[in-house]
Order: sequence, then structure tokens, then C-alpha cells
Amino acid sequence: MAEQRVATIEDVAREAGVSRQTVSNVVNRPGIVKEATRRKVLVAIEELGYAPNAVARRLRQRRSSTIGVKLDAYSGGISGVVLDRFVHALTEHASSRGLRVLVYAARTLADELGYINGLADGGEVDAIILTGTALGDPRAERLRERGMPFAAFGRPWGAGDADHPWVDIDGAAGTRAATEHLLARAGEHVAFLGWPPDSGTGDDRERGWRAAMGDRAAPRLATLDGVNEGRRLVRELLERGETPVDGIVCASDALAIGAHLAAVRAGRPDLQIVGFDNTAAAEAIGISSVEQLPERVAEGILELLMGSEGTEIRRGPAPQTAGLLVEPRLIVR
Amino acid sequence: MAEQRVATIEDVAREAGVSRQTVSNVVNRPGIVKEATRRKVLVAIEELGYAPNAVARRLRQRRSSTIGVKLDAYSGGISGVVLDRFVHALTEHASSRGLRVLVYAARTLADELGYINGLADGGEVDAIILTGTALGDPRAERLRERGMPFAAFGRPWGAGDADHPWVDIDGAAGTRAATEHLLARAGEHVAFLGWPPDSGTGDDRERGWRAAMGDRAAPRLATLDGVNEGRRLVRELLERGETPVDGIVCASDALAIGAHLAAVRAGRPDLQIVGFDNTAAAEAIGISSVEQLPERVAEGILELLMGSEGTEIRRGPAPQTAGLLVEPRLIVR
DNA sequence: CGAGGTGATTTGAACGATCAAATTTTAACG
DNA sequence: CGTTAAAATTTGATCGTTCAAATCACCTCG
Repeated sequence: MAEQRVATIEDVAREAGVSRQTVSNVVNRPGIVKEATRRKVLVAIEELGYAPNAVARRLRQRRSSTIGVKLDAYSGGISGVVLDRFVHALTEHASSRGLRVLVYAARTLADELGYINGLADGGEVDAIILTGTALGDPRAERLRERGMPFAAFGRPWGAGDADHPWVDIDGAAGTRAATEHLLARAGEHVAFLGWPPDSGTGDDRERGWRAAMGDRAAPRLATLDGVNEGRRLVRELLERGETPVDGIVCASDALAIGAHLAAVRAGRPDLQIVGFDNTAAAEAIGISSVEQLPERVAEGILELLMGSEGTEIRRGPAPQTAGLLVEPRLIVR
Repeated sequence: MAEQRVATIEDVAREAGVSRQTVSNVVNRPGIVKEATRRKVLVAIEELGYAPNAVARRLRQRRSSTIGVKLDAYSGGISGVVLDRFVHALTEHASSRGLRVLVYAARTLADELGYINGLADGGEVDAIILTGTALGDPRAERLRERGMPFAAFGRPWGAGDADHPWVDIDGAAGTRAATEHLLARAGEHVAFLGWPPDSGTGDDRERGWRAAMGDRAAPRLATLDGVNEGRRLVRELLERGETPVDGIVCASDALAIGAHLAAVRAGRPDLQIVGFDNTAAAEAIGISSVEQLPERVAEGILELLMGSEGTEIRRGPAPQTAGLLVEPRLIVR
């Protein structure tokens, strides 16, 4: 049945008639051990079903080969999927690079700072990944103090993009592509439905629309996120009928769905609308959307932390403080 | 800035003029140490910014206070948002019980078995949580052999519900509630739109509908999951018009959305439809749905593994092989 | 044949904490 | 005040591995 005591490196050494260290070498640096010895040891390992104790190794090496990621609260809205896909992709890429992923949740900033301390001092993780960082983020500050490597999913808006290592989605490129698509396919009156100013992400997405529109004029609507909000604004816009509208680029799928519902209700079911995030909801309804590709972000983050090839996290404060922008992809439906 | 070497228990002991063990006691069993000593040590801890090294503790205690959870890829089974919410809730509850959560991804069964071995032997985790287990699941088998505690989100269908510890959503209770709701609100012709037989989860959900319908007759449609599939079947049903339809209970939100789109197209936009999973898509469109409450599942799983109060995972094979059903909640829109 | 070098293997210490047992201090009581 | 029990604290060993240095085996060459 179950082996009560799992085999240790010592057991293998005895069985194979060699020393601990030789067994260790067979496992970690097979190149430096003589072929005959290596085979002997491998047989013993197989025999005893030995697997190295990761905890002991970590203690000795003072490295955990683990990264910590915060899970943000499930907000219930349409978004949030992006982050989940990110975590998932990160886990897959991390596995293939020999890293483990430890997730944690924290309700308050104080909790999170405490948790970060524990992870850092306890030697639990070699690096931490933050999401949604702002300029002068206290978490980033704390991590820097502790000398713990970290990177963020999201730009530290306003920091001249170089406050700490980050990877983000190029929202402007996404809305620009969406706008150009509608300009080519629907007509030149492409409106923008976004959020109130000063939200970083929102401004970025609006920027892409503006860039693509150039001198053309079209309404720019702003409201809080949400299906009902989007529906209301677009209903008013269409009922007013002052300006022609050939298409609408939206800052989120929630807004896009609202816009779509309003358009259908107003008798314009084929009004071209593009959302942002490419959520299941947009797919189900058949609305075009900008897909964020959080998988790329995950790759990028690991690259910042580990270099493009390595399997180890760089020690000390990250030398590279630059950021990396991932270009999203327009999904046309 | 950064303290190059983090303080160890030895440093604290020296600073406070006591022995290692006393410091350890202050941290872990404050009750047994004299008040004056305790204060002295706490001052030293504060002074040096000491935090215990979790890795060393784990090695000595031969316990990791960590549970492993597999992240499924996005498709099939307990998919998407439900699983993400589950992982999130699990993380929160685990934190409050002093556990960490390690996530892993595996593309193939062989990969997963290998990973499980590593986690188990390496002492990385004290327990593992599986999702989507079947009768005689090789992963469960392996874990039992290894003597590693585990529990599953999902029933081992067909095992008489007692193959290993599990927690699951009571799908039948959900569809029953949905059906009763429609019977009371829409009329007595409540159809069911589900999946082909023998899918465990699907049969369960159909069972709830049957139970609520009793002797009443109504169409039962089955197809693969997906918006387009649902739309097609419902369009055909409504076009045929042989039987009156007052409402439709669906086995998934994807099917429900398809049904809704077909109903709108067929000129019956107010046909009552209930989905399953309460996804953001259903919420956005305004379709009622059965909400799975994965948070409760997370609680239940921890309870199976740790008992209702403890902060430690039970050693050895779980004594309790029973399962636990969580009743879902109908969200009416 | 012995010095020197290279490659393979072994030995002892260390990583930082907790366990178990031993020791010291304090309290209680006749 | 002395004896004894209980409480508080310390000591030595240990968890399983890898690092760094030491040793051993073997080969080459003058």
C-alpha cells in the first residue's frame, strides 16, 4: 500500500552504494557523474520511488522557485475574466519554466501588505506579481524595500511608464483597430462610448479612437461601466437623432452590450458595435470585440522576471524597469 | 535600504537575551511563556523586523500548510467562471484558516499524475483538490496510494456517491427550483433544453426538471452545449408549433442564450427562460439563471479536509468518504 | 617512478525552524 | 525552611537537501 515513510536521498544513496551528494548530482547535474554510477543510482531511485523533497531543497538553496499572485475579488461584472485567464496562462507558463504559483487573496491594502511581508520574509516566493498598480503604489514600495523582485500587470499610470517593471495591454491600439475597422466597413461616423476621464485605462482606450478618427467628428459618450448605463446613453443618442451614427466603439463589453440592446430596440439591429475584452457575453450575442490576450501578458511578465530563456528568477531588484505593451486583437463577428 | 540578510530566530533570541525556543514559543504558543519574557521578545521581533521562515518550519514540521488546486483549461466540465470563483473563494477561506493555495496546470493526464507525485513526495502540499472526477479516477487512485488527503469538486458519478470525499452542486435542486418558478409564473408547459444523456451533470439537471414536472408533459430537447445549438433547436420547436411552450429550463446559460435569441426572432421576446451558471452573459441579457454558489463548495471542501474548526489538515486518508451537496440559488430577472 | 593534473566521489557544515527531553526557576505547602 | 510539584526556559537533535572543500582514483608525461 502506501509507503509510510517516503524515501530520502539517504535511502537512495545506501541502496545504490554511493554517497548522498552523488545522488544529488545525478538528479541535478547528471553531466558530472560517471555513466555507470549514474545508471546505478537511477535504478535505486526507481526502486524506492524517490522524489526529492522540495521543501528541504528550498531551505538549503534559499530559493523557492515560486511566484505569488494576488487574486482580485470577483466583481460580478462582465470583466474579471481577463484576470482569470491571466492567472491561468501564468500558471501554465510558470510550470513549463519550473516555477510554482502561489495565489493569495486580500480584502484590504493593509492585509495585502502584511501578506506580502510574510511571503517575502518567509522565503515562500521569489517574486510577486501585482495587478492594477498605480503610481507610487505602496505595495511596489514595500517590495522594493524588501528587495523582492516583482512585476505588474498594468501600467503605473502617470509614472512616465518607468516606475517599475510592468506589462500591459495596449488599449489604444485596440480601439484604434476597432475604429479603423468600423470606418472602413460602416461609415465615417464612429462614436465612442467610454468612461469618465482620468481612469488611465479609459483614457488610453479613448486615445486610440481619437487617433483613428483624425479630423472626423462624432459623439463621445461617457458613463460608468455597466450594461444599463450603456443602453441608456445609446438610446438617448439614437432617439435624439441629431447626428448620424454609423458605428460605436466601446471601452468595455458591458457598454457594448448595452449599446447593442439599445440599437435593437431603436430599430437598428445592424448598427456596428465593437466591445472590449471579448467576453463570453459578447461572443454569445455576436458582438465584435477587442481581445486582450492576457496569455501574452503572462509570457511577458515571466520574461521580465526571468529573462527570455532562464529557469531562475533574477535576484535583487529588477534591473529592467521598462514596460512592455501587448497589442490586442480585434475579433470581428 | 533593504536589509541584506533577514533576521532569523537566532538573531531575535540574542537580541532579547533568551533562547531560540523561547522565541519560537512566543510566536507559536504565546500562552506558555511568562508575560515579561513575552514582551521582551516581542520588542526584539519588532526591532529586527523578524518574520519566521516558513520553509524551515515546514521542513521541521513535515507539514506545508498548503493545498494544491488544478486550474482547468477553459472548456467542458465545471468550466469558466464557476471554477474561477471557486478557486478564489477557496483562496480566501484557506487564508483565514492559515493555509496557502498552490495552483497548477496540466494539459494531459500523464502530466497531472506526474505533477501530483511531485507535490506529494516533495512535501509541497498537504492536500490536493481535484475537479471533475469520475468513478475510479486515476488521480484519486494515485492520491490514495500515496496517502495524500484530497477532496473533489464534483461527484464521482456512478460510484454510489462514496468513492472519495467530494462536494458538489445539487444541479437537480437547481433545475427543480427553476421549473417550479416557471410553472408558477408562466404556465404548465415548461420544456427542458439539455445535453445528450449520460453526462452525469446533464442527467442530474434533467432529473430536477422531471421531478418538478410530475405528470405534466412538455418537450425535452437535447444537443451539445453552445449558443448556436440552443438557438437552432428552439427555433425549430417554435416554428413547428405543435406543442404550446410557456417556458424553457436550460442546462446551461449558453443554451439559454441561444433559446432566448430564437424566441426573440420568433416574435416571442417574453418567453420565460432560465439558464444555469448565472454567467455574466446571462446577467447582461437579463435571463434568469441558477447560480451555483461555488463559494459554498469551497467552504465545504475545507470542512471535509480540516474539520469544521481546525486549522490543520487531517493526516492520512480521509476518514470521511461521504459527499456534500450545495443547493444552488435561482436568480430571477 | 614520482609529480602534477583532471575528473569523480565523499565528507562535514549549513539552511532556520521545531520537537523532545533536560534543566532551571517559581510557587505551594506543611 | 525544606520538600515537591508545576511552570518556564534551555539544550541537543533533527527535518532532507545542497554547498564548499577535501579526498580519492586514474592518467599523462618527463
